Amino acid sequence: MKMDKISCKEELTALRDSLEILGGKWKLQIMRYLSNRPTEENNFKKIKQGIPGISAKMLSKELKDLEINLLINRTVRDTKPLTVAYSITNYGKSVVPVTSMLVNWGLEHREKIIKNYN
Amino acid sequence: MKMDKISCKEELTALRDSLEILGGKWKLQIMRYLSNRPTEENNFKKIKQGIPGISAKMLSKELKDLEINLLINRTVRDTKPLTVAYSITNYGKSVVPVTSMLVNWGLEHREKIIKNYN
DNA sequence: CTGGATCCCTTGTGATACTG
DNA sequence: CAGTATCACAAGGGATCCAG
Repeated sequence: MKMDKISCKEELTALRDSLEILGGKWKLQIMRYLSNRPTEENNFKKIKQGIPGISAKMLSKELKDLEINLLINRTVRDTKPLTVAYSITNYGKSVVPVTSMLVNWGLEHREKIIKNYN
Repeated sequence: MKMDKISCKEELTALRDSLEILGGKWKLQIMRYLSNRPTEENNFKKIKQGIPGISAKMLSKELKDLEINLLINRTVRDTKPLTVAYSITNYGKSVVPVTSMLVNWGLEHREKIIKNYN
C-alpha cells in the first residue's frame, strides 16, 4: 500500500499505466475467469467457451500480453494432442480486487439504471 | 455490497457492463480528475489542461457520455463569456474506489517491472 | 488442440479549422 | 470560453483458412 502523497498528475500517470496493461475489452474478463478457476486445467478452448463472444485471435493475443506482464502462466503439456494450461500468477492475483470492484459496480449500476426507468 | 452468490457468467456480464460505462482511454482519468477537485470550478479548459494528451473532441464526447450515465453534472453558468462547470455526482463518487485501486496498482506495477530489469 | 496468418470492416482517436 | 465539423489515420476486432 502506497502512503506517499502524490500529485494529481502522478496519479493520472499511474492510472494510465494500469489501463495500458489491463485496459481493453477482454483482459479483465480473462483475468476474472482465470481467478475464478485457480485449480482447474484452463486450456485455450475452455477459456474461449467461458468468455462469451471472444474470438480465438483476440484470446490468443490477450493471453500473450498478460503473460508478458507476468500476470498469468502459460504451461505447455507434452500430451498428444498437446494442451496448454493457463493460470493466474501470484502477482496476477493483485488484480482480483479490481475485478471484484468492477463486478459489483456493474451490478449496482444496472440496478440504478433500471430504477431510473420506473 | 452484493452478497448473493452469482455465477461466473453473471460476473463477466457485470464486468462487461462496467467496462462499457467506464472503459476506454479517458473516462476513468476524467473521473479521477474531477474527484480530486470536488469543490473547485472545473470548466472545460481547465480539465483539458489537467489531463495530459486529451483532445477537445475526446473530452467533449467523454463528458457527454459520463453525464448520460449520471456520473457527472454539467452546469451552465450564465456569465459572459459563458462558462460550464463539471462536477462529480454523488453516484459518481462510487467509482472513486475503483480509480484509487488502479492508481495504486499502476504504481506498484511499475515498481515490479523496474525490479525485474535489475 | 493450439493458435498463427491474412483479409477486411468498424471504431477510436488526433489535428485542424470553425461556430455560438 | 465551450465546444462542433471534417478529414485522415491507427487500432480493435471478426471470419476464414492453415500449420505444428
